[in-house]
Amino acid sequence: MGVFSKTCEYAIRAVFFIAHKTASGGRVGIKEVAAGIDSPEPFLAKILQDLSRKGIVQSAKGPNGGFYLDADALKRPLTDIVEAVDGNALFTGCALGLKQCSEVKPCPLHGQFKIIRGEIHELLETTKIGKFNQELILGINALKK
Amino acid sequence: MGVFSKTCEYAIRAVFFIAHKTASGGRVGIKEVAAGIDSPEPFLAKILQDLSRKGIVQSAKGPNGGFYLDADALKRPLTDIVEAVDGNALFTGCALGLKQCSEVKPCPLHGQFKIIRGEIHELLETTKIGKFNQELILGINALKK
DNA sequence: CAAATAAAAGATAAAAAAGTCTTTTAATTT
DNA sequence: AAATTAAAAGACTTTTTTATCTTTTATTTG
Ligand code: FES
Ligand code: FES
Repeated sequence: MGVFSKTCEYAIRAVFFIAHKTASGGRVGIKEVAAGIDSPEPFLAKILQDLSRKGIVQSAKGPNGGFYLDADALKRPLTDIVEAVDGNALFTGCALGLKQCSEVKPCPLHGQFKIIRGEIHELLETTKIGKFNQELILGINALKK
Repeated sequence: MGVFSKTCEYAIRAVFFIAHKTASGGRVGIKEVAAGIDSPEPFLAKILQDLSRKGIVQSAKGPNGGFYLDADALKRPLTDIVEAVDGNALFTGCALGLKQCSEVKPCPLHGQFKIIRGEIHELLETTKIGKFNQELILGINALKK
């Protein structure tokens, strides 16, 4: 089990892919995105529809349609994607699944876990969607295999 | 979605519970463990059977039977439980679900994520099963609600 | 405006995770 | 040895996650 759900992994990879593919304008179709991040196309379609409804990615129908990101979207942090897909359990939930993470009657791991949980949040909050466009274009980073 | 599966959350809480309940000898039955960590009893039974087969907890049948931990078990790190239940994806897997986490063609989050992943591993490796017995007896830490 | 294109929406399907129930096996006590 | 106790094992159900397929809607282009 990873930190994110499979849906969320696809979502982040797809958004990174769309970001770097449309950095200089244009749109990218679902087929190309699915191939680019090695994900099942119909499943990814569902995910992107959801992200589109929530305003995290932009989309256009018809010829030359596809997905893209506006300037604002590129500046959004990854937390926006994660919260949209997986909710905020990762940032606020108890490591051991207690109904309520609290300082008052904490689980044994609370003290140490909240630090790490905070670092995950910090990483996702400071990392903006457009951050890796250059690395992706240069092929330094990968989104599949 | 949390860091651990629900099964793993129950497993860790149950082992902590058994550890502190049997710290001065004796055994504790599945009913009491389930009540003590607020988990569905038959599901927990499955989990403990599995941990018992893998030697992480000890068990005895018959009257006065139940689960307990020997001295060695108390010194084992939490990683043993997590690996037994969830495998090692959390410690070695890619944050974005790439088939292979590697330095050669890493995903965009690799550099930062591997640090956090390492901290999680460090926390679970340095935390021994018997570590919180005292806190649990004193009621400073909780395993339910 | 007709044809073509591409995403949106909706209805299913398959697989995995979580949870339940029943029967069996092993140990203890009388 | 018989009765009792408690975990082990196995079969089964439900829920959630992951994935697929079909139809509809919107947009563009000729
Ligand atoms: S109570 Fe468990 S992490 Fe806070
Ligand atoms: S490649 Fe993604 S975390 Fe290492």
